[in-house]
Amino acid sequence: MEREFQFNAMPKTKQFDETEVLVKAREVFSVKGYNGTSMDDLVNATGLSRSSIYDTFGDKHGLFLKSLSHYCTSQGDELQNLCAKTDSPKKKIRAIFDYTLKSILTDKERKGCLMVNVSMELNAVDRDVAAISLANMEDMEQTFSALVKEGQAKGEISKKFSPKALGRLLYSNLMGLRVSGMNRPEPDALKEIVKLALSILDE
Amino acid sequence: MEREFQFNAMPKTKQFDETEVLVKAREVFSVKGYNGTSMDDLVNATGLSRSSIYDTFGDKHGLFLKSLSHYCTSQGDELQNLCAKTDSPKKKIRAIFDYTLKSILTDKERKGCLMVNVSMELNAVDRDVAAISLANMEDMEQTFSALVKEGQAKGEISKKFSPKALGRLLYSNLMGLRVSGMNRPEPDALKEIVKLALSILDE
DNA sequence: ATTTATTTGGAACATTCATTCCGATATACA
DNA sequence: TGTATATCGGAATGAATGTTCCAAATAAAT
Repeated sequence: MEREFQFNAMPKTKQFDETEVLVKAREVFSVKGYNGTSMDDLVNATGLSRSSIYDTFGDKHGLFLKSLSHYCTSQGDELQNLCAKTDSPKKKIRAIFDYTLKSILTDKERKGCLMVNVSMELNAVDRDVAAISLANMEDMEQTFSALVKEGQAKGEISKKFSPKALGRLLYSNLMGLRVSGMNRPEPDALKEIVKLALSILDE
Repeated sequence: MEREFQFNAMPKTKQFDETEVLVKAREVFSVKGYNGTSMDDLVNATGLSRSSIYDTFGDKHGLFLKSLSHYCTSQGDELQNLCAKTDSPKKKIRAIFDYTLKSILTDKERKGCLMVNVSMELNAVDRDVAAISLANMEDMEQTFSALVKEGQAKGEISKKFSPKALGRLLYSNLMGLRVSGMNRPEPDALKEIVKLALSILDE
């Protein structure tokens, strides 16, 4: 009897969702920092075995970078969604600050923001992180400055300063909020910081 | 012959200046982070032997905390000196921002500020660091708010917002400046951030 | 059920880590 | 000068680290 050549015997498929793993990993990295997180921590947090992690992400640094990038884009998407909810550029800016505020105040483990945390931890020694962090900064500044430009055109936002300069200030303020919130996540104080920070947009 | 009991045979004295060691250690911790810094790094940077470090500072964490505290107080003194150079509260505030700006722009290794760096790296897992960082924040806020109050009394600073609220915003802005500066230490952009951040003090 | 390719768990590995220890050295006073 | 005592250098230690490896388990197609 003639036996056919066998194609395509299919293997076991991955038993986990890569995105979920990236989220779990991000949470650990946020709490313990990059160098404070061990592979053991990651195995425990993700529920994967060492082999699966290495097979899928290469090594610790690879998993970390994927985790950071995923956080970056998913946060970007989140901001897009927020902005879609109103037509007013000024309200969009406020929504971004309120969202950050809320994420600080609901963060019971004091994880903070992975982007800020690891940028402060690693910028001087990790070019990959420095590049991602810089790109994120410029993206945020650009987003803010476009919103300011639009808001100024609509007359919602004071024309006293240029969109570019205000974009930079708003990013800087958002980072200041994260640092303040990490040190003392007190609602009233943080809300007041946002209020004053955004007052520069008014006449 | 009667032999007297012998007191006080004096030992070898320390061959190094403790403060200098704390400064060298701080530089390493700033660049590599707490968990990224090994005892080997510290031995190399300080020039001391392991024994001397352990004899003098207890352990790595002890050296780190002393280093952080020393940075904190020496930076506090520095700000006092700056403020002593003028009678104008508003100029004192500006001097603090300009000093920070200068320290960012002359920081060729991108060390950043140890206080901010380790606060972001360790706040969630190290109560000592969290306490020091919080104390530093409240101290700075208090300094700023006192200056604002004085400036408002002198008519130099707008009375639109309370000293307390402005104190918090100014601290937050200073932290934002450090984060922005870590990501992109570009003089013009940072100077503009300071300019806009301080514009809230004007009428 | 068999085959195939991959995942998976856990042991094993070499390295690096913080810390300890000891002999030698060096200082200040008698 | 001699002695007491702390510092110092470097080897030694044991735990923890990131990574590799292999046998067993497993899913998909035959």
